[in-house]
Amino acid sequence: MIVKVVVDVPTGGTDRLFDYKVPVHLLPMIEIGMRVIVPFGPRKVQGFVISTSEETELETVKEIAEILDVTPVLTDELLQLGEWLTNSAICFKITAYQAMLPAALRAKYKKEIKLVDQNRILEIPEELRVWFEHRDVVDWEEFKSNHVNLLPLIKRAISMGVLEAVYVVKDKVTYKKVKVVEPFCREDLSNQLMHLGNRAAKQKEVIEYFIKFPTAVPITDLIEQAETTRGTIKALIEKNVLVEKELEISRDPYANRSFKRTNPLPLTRNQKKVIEPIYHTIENQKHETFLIHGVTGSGKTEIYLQSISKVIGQEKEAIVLVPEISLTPQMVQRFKERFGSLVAVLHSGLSVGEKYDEWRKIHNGSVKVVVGARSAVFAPFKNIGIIIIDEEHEATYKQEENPRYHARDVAIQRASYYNCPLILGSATPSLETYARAKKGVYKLLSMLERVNDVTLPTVEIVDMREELKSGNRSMFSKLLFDKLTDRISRGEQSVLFLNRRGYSTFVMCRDCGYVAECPHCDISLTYHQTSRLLKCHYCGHQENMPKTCSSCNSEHIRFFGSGTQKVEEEITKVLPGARVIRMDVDTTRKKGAHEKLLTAFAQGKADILLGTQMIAKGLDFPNITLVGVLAADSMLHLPDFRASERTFQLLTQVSGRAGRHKLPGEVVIQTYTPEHYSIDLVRQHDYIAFFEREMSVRKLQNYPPYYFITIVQVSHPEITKVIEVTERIGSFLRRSLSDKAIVLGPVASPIARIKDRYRYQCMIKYKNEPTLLAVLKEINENYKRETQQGTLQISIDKNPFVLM
DNA sequence: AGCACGCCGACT
DNA sequence: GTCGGCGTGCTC
Repeated sequence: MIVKVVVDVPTGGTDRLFDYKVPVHLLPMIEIGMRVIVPFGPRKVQGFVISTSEETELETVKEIAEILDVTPVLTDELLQLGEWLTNSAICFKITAYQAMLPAALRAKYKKEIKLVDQNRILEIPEELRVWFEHRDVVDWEEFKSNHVNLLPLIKRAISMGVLEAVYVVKDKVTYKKVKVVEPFCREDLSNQLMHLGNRAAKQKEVIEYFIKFPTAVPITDLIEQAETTRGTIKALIEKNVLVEKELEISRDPYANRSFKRTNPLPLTRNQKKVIEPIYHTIENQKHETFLIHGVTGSGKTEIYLQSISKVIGQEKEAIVLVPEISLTPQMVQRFKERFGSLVAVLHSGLSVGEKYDEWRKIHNGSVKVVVGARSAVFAPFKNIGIIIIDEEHEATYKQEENPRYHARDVAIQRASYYNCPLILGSATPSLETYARAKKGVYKLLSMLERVNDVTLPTVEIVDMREELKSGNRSMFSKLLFDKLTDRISRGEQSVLFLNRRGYSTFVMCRDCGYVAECPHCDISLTYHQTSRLLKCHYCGHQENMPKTCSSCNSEHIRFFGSGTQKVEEEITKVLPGARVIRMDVDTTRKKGAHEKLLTAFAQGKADILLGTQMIAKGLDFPNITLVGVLAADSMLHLPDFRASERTFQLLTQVSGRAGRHKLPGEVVIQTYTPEHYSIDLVRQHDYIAFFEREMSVRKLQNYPPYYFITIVQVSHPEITKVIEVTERIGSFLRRSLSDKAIVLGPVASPIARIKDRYRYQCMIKYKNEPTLLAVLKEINENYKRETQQGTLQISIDKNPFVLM
């Protein structure tokens, strides 16, 4: 039998199927969708079996070396999905398949140099002998880094046949093991009990425990449950009453937490109206995409939960995507509470091993629901009954590296394969999605009231220019300051939002206007107070804060703009005694830090929660009655056509944190452009008006949803090279596409240099361009040689989300 | 990716 | 005349 294999070599030249014979002893095991190890050129690589065949056109075909899986890791559906992904994201096949699997299933490669025969050690050059005196295998990387000059000698020894290059493919998979004990013979336990002497009271207790629970139990649990000690257990093992074994277990990241089970809540009339059509498609096994446009606090989650219950009742599975779980622990909690151990959780905070274990639970069918971030859309279920994408508009659903897919598109693909509903939920849908819903491509379901008649918070907008005029130079307006003071005295909590981490946004010389910039990127450096360093948020470069201006030597070098660190400092100055929790990338880097900070806030250990983007989502604390946005325009003026949309979405979302329960909420938004519609319409809670307004802007500028866009970005350490290549690509695009397509550029990317690489781009705006895929593939093909060498990079992004 | 093959310049 | 630079092409 012949198998066709995609090999783990992500280049243009190898982006196809290779034929391999299956040796007789592997014939009974091999299946489509399994990982295999195959010889490829001089080495061995991992690959995926895509299809089988009885014959091959080739004369010489090698045999597969090993099968890595017992059951296929990719189902037929996922293999098909991978093919679709290859085209829609313009990536290599291998890249598409690997994106679907947890990192633990990706192979690791190692090259070793082996001494063929210890007796022939004298045949290798003298300088090399020390390495092989006490061992016959040497790690190539280790050797190479120590002795560059000896490489030719190694080569010669290999060609002489004394040494041999060995390529090892290692499966990264690790299973967590735990030591367990179980009775040697269950039936014999009571017999053993009688034979023990009276002095062995402790041992008797353990045996009695096993009579009650005669299954294997981890030693640590046994000590706790039977109130015994290691010594006692050991004695019983020596007497052959118990046996010790190693058992493979799943690492359960939520193991130490218990979840109180909840029952479905009674639905409000509006919720019933919304869930009705969803139930309908579930019952009729129809594919349909729904957009639930529901204001914050309107009870979308309960809709999700009850739809999933229905699906589980049909013996089917559910995928729930959330923007970033570590940011929304409350969401996970609600799923765990409702479905208990039927839920697997996949998010970036888990270790490689933990992710793999969660993946395995999905793969072997022991869970029915997965709640996860973007990549969970590839969960290897075999009978999906519903897919839900919460906060549908979030940028995290778009992967910004290859394969550059949008989870929403993948979800549509999978849901239509399984004839099941896809639900998109958001208080502020992306324009693309809402436009499709209005056109009837998606079915629109609206929930424009909060449950239990909780009113939406009142939003007040403060013009910071007026504040300045009236002599207030602090970062808090009078209104916000008064309200903050008021909350503290009443014992209620506030949330302060600022979209900038660090201390100051930039450092400038007051005499000459010099701004400290990253030497590797075209971006200004941010001062971090705690470390007293200037940091680049793009490449991680850091340097000491200069005492004098490096351009004119003046001492008048100052901080401008405020980051979260500076706000924190300011609060302690103007509101002494206020307890503040700051949440940004810098305070939440450590594992579990997120939850810790949020728990502390929930327990009332702080009056003010100050943070960046990450506090905008999912927080639901009854005691928050005030939300303050310090600088609403910070994202408004970014060079991105979605800047207004993002501002509106973010402000609406942050506002939604206030007054979600009994206490009414208030929001104060500080801005320098109060008249801008994306700020003003937040005050009125009017998404529809915002949609109409923004749509007219997009129409005028030929942007999505009226046009699709694709960006071809070129980067290289030399600016002349970048410009030259981008120009050639630009004219090629103009030449190849229809005259209805608009090709813009080449222009420098908004951040023209990152990590010492210059970046230029062309933007294509189009409505219907059937040849686009072929044209883009041709670009890749043309520059294959140079991109493979690594100096030139061409990235093609269909439907980019962040234009930076 | 990794490696072999092969064609030009600077050495014994 | 040979050694070795890295451009080019191939891997079932």
